[in-house]
Amino acid sequence: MSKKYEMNFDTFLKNFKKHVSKLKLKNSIQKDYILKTLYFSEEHLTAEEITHKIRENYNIDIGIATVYRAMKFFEELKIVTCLDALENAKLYELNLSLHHDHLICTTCCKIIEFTDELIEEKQINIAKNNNFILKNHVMTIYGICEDCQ
Amino acid sequence: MSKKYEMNFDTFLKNFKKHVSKLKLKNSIQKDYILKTLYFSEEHLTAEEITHKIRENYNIDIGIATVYRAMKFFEELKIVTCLDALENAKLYELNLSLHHDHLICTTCCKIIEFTDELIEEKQINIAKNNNFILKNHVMTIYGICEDCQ
DNA sequence: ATTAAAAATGATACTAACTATCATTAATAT
DNA sequence: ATATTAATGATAGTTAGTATCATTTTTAAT
Repeated sequence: MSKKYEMNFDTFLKNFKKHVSKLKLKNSIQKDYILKTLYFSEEHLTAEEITHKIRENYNIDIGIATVYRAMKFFEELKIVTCLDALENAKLYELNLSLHHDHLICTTCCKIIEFTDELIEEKQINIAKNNNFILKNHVMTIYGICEDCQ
Repeated sequence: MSKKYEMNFDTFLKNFKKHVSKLKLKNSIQKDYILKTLYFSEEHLTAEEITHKIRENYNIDIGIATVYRAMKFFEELKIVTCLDALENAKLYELNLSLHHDHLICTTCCKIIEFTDELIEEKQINIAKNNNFILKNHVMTIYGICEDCQ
């Protein structure tokens, strides 16, 4: 997962909370810690992993239901993306940088991110041609990575 | 779901079963009916829907575990594709025609299929650039369809 | 055709991801 | 400070999908 965001976490969080307030939605310290955990994670995380990391790293007693609720909340605000990987559980990632897609190894489940300007353009055209108001897209390529061949 | 395959069902089934035999894998009448159900369905189906359709339409007492097992079997043989739609359950579809991708309405869950030569090419390049042996790809565009706007 | 080996089937128990519920607590507006 | 509103945590509930196992089918060999 390509880290190194342009914005440091405190600035991002401050801005995001202001955004939430403007929408008359509620902030909470639990949401703060979920974002913090996603921000500093090197990997895509499941809801359960997020829960455990917050309990361990920040000693906050957060319930898993709260995490699932927050993920929906964040997804609606487009700040989090849900990735249907090969495992049972959904993976979540922060959405600070540009849109990107995924290349997944069907053997070791390694995930590589990529961006492609042409695919970005294409989806806009396809949505337009079908009279859809575009919301977002998911492109995932499956294959066998170098190490697993 | 764009029906009207080039091949009629009996021909397709005969060919497919020959293919299975050659691979030293086993056929069964249950698998035949699953393929028949997918072939003649106008929509993408869940495992449960497939089970019920076979019981009702053909009066065959098929278990849902068999359907799930068969779907994995068919997926490995690339004759069936699994689609992660917005609902809880996975949707399955027959793979007789060219590869296509999906445009899904987030309001009414309508699914429109599309093909794009450029996207097909792009995924080959991306896999190659990352030293992946390409297996397949999924591209899904989410938006709001004309009727729901 | 018979038979033997191997694997698929159906019934069902099980797992686990995710959701619903509800009493309590926290966040925001006045 | 207080009232309103909604989020939280605990937990029970739901359900898609899997594992198990006795039985039946399929396939290959004779």
